[in-house]
Amino acid sequence: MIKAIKGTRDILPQESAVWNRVEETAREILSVYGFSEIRTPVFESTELFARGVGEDTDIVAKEMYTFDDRDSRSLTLRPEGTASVVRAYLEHQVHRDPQIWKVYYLGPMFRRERPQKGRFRQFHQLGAEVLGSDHPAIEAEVIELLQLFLDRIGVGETELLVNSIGCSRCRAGFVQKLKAALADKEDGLCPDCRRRRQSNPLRVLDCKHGPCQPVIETLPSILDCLGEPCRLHFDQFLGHLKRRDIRFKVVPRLVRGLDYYSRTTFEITSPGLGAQNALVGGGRYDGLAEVLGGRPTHGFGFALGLERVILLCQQGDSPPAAGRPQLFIAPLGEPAFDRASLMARDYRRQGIRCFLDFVPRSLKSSLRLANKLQSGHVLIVGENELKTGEFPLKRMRDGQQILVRQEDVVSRLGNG
RNA sequence: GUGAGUGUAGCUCAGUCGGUAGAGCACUGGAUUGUGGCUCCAGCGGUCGUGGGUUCGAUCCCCAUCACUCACCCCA
Repeated sequence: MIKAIKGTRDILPQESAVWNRVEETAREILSVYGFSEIRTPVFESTELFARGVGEDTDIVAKEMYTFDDRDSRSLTLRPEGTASVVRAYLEHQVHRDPQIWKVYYLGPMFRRERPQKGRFRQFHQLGAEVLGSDHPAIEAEVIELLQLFLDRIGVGETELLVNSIGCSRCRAGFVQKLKAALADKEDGLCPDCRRRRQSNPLRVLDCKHGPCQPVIETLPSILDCLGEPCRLHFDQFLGHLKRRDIRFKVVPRLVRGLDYYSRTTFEITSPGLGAQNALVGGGRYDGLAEVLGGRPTHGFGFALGLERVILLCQQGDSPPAAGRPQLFIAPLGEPAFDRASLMARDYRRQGIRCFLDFVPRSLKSSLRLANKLQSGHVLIVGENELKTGEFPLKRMRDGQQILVRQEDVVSRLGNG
């Protein structure tokens, strides 16, 4: 039997009801905050991600679904959304627009990782980006929006982690200091970290290996190495958070995995998720547009893992029952079925959720089914009724039954 | 890419110290010739993941393989 491939899955009707609820809530809140939807292609030129995300990142180095098109151009299924949004901004010369650009996207991303709890090869992200502003308040406002969203869909306890990794100039200085500090610390480090000392010293800070921790404690903090403008920016950002009563934790070792980040970075985690506990990741990426060959453009945004958020929703209350019929039509015999089909067409045109089965059933079995589907009413269409033109309409809640003519059925349904 | 755990009915799982399997739920029908939910009765449903080995005999033991799950790594 052919099965869905590893790391992909079906979202069946019961679950899609939850997805719809979450997505609707997101669209509503994003719209209130002035964001419009953007839909970019799910595949792009490989170069976009290689340059935009960074050649040295795990994503580009070993997780992308890359293939040659028939004209042997290299294409890649998008592993994240930000690079595409910035590409679109540049391609359509949006900078000519005097306002800042606030867009959101929602859709599948692809990374070839080993699946585990909360991690898939095709997964879904909700992302939002603000292009054209370097104001620290917009950063706080985006986080405020996120908290409202997470609160409204009910994911329970979360923690906001923030940091600043400075601009490229601060970071260059810091990396030097870091390398110096790590030079004589070889013994206390795991093999991975030893390698990273030279290739990507920032990652050492992010190592979760127990034995490495004592060494990491002694390393300089990036926050002490920020230049004056970056220091000020970060302080203002934190001030805007405080003003909004948003609780946060400054984590100097929070180094995000994508190369394009600068200054503010943040992450929202949940204790209810297992090892993959990041619900949202984001930050500022002021250098990205230039890396992609465009004019210098400020950018700030986040990506939120929908699977992870939905995992948390389902731990709470059960999802709402999807589309229960308002009217279940139970035909008895073939002539009655033909008539019932036309009645169903009539009622559906009036917007009534009608259920009409195609397999012949006894009345008892029809009622059982109607009950299982939680139908509001059952309309019995039998041979006697065809003659008299009056049909028993049964209210399932209390079993009360009345005789009505075809055209009076809808007005008798009430809101049951 | 690495490690560990698990694969038995549609679902959740028992079980056989090696003699070709069972429960609950679900499903179908009956108790009520055209009236649901509760209850009772009956029925349907399994190449015991796949391939090989040991054995008179393997779902059980051994090997391989695949799938799923969790963790490492990394991230949403």
